[in-house]
Amino acid sequence: MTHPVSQPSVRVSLTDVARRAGVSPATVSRAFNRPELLNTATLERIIATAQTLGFRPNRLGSSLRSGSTKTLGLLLPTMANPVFAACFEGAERCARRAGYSVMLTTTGYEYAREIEGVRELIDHRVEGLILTVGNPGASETLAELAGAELPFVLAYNESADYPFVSIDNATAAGDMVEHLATLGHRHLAFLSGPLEDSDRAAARLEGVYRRARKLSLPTPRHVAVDHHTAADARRLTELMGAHQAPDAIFCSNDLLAASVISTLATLGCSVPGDVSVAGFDGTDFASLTVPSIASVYQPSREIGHYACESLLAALGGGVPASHSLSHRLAGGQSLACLLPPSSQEV
Amino acid sequence: MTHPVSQPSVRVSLTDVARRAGVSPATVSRAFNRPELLNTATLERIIATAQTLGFRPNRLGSSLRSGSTKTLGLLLPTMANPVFAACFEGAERCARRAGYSVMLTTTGYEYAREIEGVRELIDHRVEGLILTVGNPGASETLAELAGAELPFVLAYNESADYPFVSIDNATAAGDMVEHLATLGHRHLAFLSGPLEDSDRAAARLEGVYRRARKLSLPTPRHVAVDHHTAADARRLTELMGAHQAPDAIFCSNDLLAASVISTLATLGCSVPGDVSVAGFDGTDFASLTVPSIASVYQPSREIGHYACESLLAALGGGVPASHSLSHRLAGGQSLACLLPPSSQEV
DNA sequence: CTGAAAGCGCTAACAC
DNA sequence: GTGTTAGCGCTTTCAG
Repeated sequence: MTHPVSQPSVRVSLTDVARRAGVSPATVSRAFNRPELLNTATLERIIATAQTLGFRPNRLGSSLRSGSTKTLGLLLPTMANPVFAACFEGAERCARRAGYSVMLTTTGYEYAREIEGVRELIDHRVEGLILTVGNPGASETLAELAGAELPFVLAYNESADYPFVSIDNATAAGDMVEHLATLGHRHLAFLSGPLEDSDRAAARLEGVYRRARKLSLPTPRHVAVDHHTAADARRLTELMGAHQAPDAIFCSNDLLAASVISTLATLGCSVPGDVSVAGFDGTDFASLTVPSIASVYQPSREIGHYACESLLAALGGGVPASHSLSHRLAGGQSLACLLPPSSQEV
Repeated sequence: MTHPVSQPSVRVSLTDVARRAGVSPATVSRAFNRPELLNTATLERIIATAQTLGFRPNRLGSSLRSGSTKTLGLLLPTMANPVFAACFEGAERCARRAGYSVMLTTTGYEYAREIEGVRELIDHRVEGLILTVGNPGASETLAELAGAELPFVLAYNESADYPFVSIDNATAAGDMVEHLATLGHRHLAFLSGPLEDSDRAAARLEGVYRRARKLSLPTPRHVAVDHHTAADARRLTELMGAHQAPDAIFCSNDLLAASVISTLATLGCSVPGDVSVAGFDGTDFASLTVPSIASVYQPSREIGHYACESLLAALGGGVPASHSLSHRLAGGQSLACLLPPSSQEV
């Protein structure tokens, strides 16, 4: 495998290498940062010495002096949602390829942790930030960031004021509504967590209303539950027992949809037999459940990737570019077709 | 390189605050780190000035001088597996509470990235490391770490040589075998990714063999597929078409189990009607699928939490403590009961 | 091509 | 209680 790469048990500094190699610290520094400036022989001697001593440059010293940490900050709601996990992986890969490290912080959808997290990332002197906030319009964090001249890109959030990478949530949700309508559903319910925690959910709901109106469907019913990713048996019972029970429940994310399906089962309500259920995100696991969950796919990995790319491009100065990525409907067996075999019969 | 002077002028340093408050830099430093040493009036004046100027201590300077970064490193295979995502969240929460930041790196189960990642974390001067490696016995990374006197704890990996936090994988897998046997299954197959990438899968397989032997079951068949979390239709066809098809397929993780169930469906094979399928990890989504997946629950969040706690405790010096956490069977409808009604007395 | 000197922002000794 | 003095490890002029 690799070579007897000595043990860096004692912290070896650049100066140690310099002394041992009989050159000045500056030369050792150049050996690692601008090797082309050095005499080949000197360079090789230094590299060899460094190797023997097990020297690894201390990034703290380097960053402090040069003013560059080569580190990006990433602030996301939670890794428990595969959507954000994928986003992280997309961003991490992109960053690493460009020689950047990533510092990740999660907020658990809490505004306080959002602020705290960003401050900490700033303290670590990250050179740029990728973040998903509850509501970009209401977040002072963003204003602060903008003021601090620290480049940042929103991921998932759509914003009129700040650069972002996301899909068009309203249209995407509208497309699902239209699909449901095409299958004969008329009475829709949209289920989400607290809207104030997630502008995505709010945008999707807006898209649901708009498209329903456009298609002359009855106004969809909105149900907000406490948790973004867990159904609430009581609320579901209520919903299904209403005078006009919905024939489709559109959930603001796949985790919620899965939870709904399973909760409905305990209520003796089968999907899609008794009611259709749709999700949002198009996560892998949604297609693996039985019934598989019809959903709106959004390219999370790409969102992370483009956010990072856009950020990196802006590091030289300037504002990161926004990207609007495209969504698509992801089929699934959680939807019933309510149209008669040949709709002419009706 | 050709840049105007208009740098982040917003950057306020401790010295600026000192000047503005009419005290020495040391006093400002004390105001933030040992406030109890200061005269209340001075302290308040400094805090106020800092506030006005928008001062935030630069951790690079502080870390460089004090030798402490207050940062922990976390190296995990992938965030796409909810198991590791949960572990991350457990560790992050614990670290943050203790005033530590976390730097996360993923390896994608690749040994090269494992080495590279650890080196980078070291370069960032993390004070300790939590990591999941392919095989602790074969990883020089760990020897290097031990040599570097950098405290670390393995998560998920069991090891005779290094501190770790995990469940007893062999016993856990054995327990599932016993459960399957109790339900009347005799012909088992164990499905996993490449064993050399994951000592967990290897330990589980070992446990399967051992318990099967103990229970006098026919020797289980082992099938290794290329990817840790995706089934392979060809291999499954082969397996199910064998002279003696298994009556239960035990998968080394839940993602794989879900993938198997869904792939089997496309092959016209129903679960648990035609064959039982079990998973491992006891992830949330396994209980949300239909059929829900019987699995072996392991407390991932706690693994992250205890690994972090153990690491923090060892930061003063000494070796982190190992923890063996307990697993439990998680029921699910993916298992058939093959016993005739009369003999169901167990 | 290489070296000397001067800090980046902060804190730990040591004074007073 | 507070100031002074030295650097932590590194890079960056500026000489030569």
